[in-house]
Amino acid sequence: MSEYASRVLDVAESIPPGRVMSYGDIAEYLAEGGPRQVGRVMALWGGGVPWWRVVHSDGRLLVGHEREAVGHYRREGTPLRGSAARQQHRLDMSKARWAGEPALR
DNA sequence: CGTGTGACACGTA
DNA sequence: TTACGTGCCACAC
Repeated sequence: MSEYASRVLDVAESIPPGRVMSYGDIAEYLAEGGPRQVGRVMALWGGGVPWWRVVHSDGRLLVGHEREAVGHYRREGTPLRGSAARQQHRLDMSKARWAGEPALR
């Protein structure tokens, strides 16, 4: 568990319900590392944080965890996008994107 | 050392 | 919309 990993997880925990951040957003927020490094941290230690609030920059969800994630989004009121008929597992990033906790910035 | 891989991002087609 | 190509960078071999 590296220092960097701890910071990534701290940011993930700071994301409020109903909002999300992309891997790249977190990297930019920390001004350290990159999207892939954030993805690696989440893959290894993301189990202890609200991992469903960390998504791809275009609103796609974690492959293999769509069902579980959507369940959380419905409960938190996270803005979803796409037709219900098609069962689109996609977030509306323009509304759901969170810039990060200003106080920690 | 080189090479391949990945919970990524972005531009282009 | 999806599909590549490219840049990226830590890590495993």
